[in-house]
Amino acid sequence: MAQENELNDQMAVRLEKMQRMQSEGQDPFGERYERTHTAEEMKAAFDEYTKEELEEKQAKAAIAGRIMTKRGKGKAGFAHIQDLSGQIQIYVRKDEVGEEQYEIFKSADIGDIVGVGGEAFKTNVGEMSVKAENFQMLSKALRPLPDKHHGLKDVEQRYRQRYLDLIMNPEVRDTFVLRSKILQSMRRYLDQAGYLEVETPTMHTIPGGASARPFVTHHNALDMELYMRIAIELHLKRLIVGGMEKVYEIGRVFRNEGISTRHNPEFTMIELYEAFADYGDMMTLTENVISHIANEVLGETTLMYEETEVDLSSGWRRVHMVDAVKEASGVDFWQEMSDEKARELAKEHGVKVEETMSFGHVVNEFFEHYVEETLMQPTFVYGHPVAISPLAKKNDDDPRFTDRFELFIVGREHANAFSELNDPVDQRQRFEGQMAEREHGDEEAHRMDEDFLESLEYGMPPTGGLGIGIDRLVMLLTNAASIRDVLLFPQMRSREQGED
RNA sequence: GAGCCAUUAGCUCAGCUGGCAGAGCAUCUGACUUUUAAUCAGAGGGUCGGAGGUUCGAAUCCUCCAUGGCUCACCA
Repeated sequence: MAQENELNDQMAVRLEKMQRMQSEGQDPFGERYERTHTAEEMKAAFDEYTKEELEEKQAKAAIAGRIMTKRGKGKAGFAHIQDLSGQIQIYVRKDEVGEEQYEIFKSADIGDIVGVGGEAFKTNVGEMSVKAENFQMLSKALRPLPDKHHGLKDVEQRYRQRYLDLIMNPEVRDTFVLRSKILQSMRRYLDQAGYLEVETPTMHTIPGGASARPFVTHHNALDMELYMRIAIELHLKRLIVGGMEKVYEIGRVFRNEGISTRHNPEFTMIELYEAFADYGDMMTLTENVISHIANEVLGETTLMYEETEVDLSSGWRRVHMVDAVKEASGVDFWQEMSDEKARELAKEHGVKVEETMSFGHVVNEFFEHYVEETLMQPTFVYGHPVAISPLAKKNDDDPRFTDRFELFIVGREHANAFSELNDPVDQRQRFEGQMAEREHGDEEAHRMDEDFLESLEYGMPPTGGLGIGIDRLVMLLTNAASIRDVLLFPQMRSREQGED
């Protein structure tokens, strides 16, 4: 698109202006500029003074940013300059900046990046502004910006050209600044609690740690297939075997699945493992870390997500999956029953099941059908069936279930954690069970990972593990309806196809 | 993968039962030294997403395609 030679009138004019500057020995793509204030800092520093007090102070300021509006007057003009912090008005007078610089100002376009030094002052209506003593072009924009009032609305263009979205839509900037702060806050919390941040491979020889289809790639020199990781889990547990005790990784995982308002092919997770802990400790940690982040970045633990007021202050509800299902559907899966009986119950209740599903799968289907979407306030659902939890430790009292929980907020899964299965014999059996499911056509069943099993055979301490979907957490905290609104560059179909 | 909706100037959008493609912002020319959706006078700017079809005539109707959005399916 940018390559095509379709210069519209506005681009032609801007290109001409650029060339004119060059022919006059001015650089339209200037150099480093030392600013003294951001827009926000100027307001913070001087807004408290009256127009008259400011005149007396003769305070100097140098700001830099993008021209967002411009109001010309024959020998003087105003413009708003935008930097990350916001906008500040400048006032440029020919008699202050001189002929040459005034010409630059006059021919400057909306979208150009400029540096302005001068005196802080207030206009007659009291707007904080900079009266220019010098005006420099720092970067000529060759393309026009979207409409200054209506901004950029076209959703496709907002995602494909996120930079325009960031320039034009302040709430988009706010969202991504907040995302960064959420990650900072999370790291700070964990670092202070003594966890080590680590990095493990994103390219795996065996994609493990989750039920999902992987992306496949190929390493030329080794001539082997590699898979983009679908989870971080198995490498981090190897580190627990290695004695690293408290580790976490915040990183991208990749799943070769459909795209929706809640799914992007690559997304960010934190996974965390703590030796000598269990899933109960992980519940406490989850509650603490999320309410801490909310407090730190939002300043409070209650928030609005769409129509729902969500209370993240501690004391989150904890409910066993079987109890939650019983409460919502009347079906009691505490009773011993065969897989057939479970599937029959499902059919009676209109819950979709396949013939290969076991008791545990059916319980999970019931949960998803009856309960999941109703859990608006933070709720720990624990005790997942073994069949759907091949990496979690079995519960001592009822080995049909595991010491696992998922956290649900606004009807969505936000975290998943368990007491890690550290019995290598049991783990091998679980993998074998998964292999059987693979053979029955479940492409997403876990694969046997001998290398991981070997590590367990050296002994892994009892360990609590936790995974939190960062994107969904950011969605919650920024009230974003779509995961695309919290990803700077969501996955899009390639534009460069069509005719060939 | 299925259904529904959208695609018109750089941006935001009108365009009715088929009859000369429009507005605001932006751009260009001119005026204007405290404006702020600056104002005033004038001007230019279009492959109506693409390809077919129906028709005397298509932005408008039909078919196919592309891209996007939403919902569903998939994703434990």
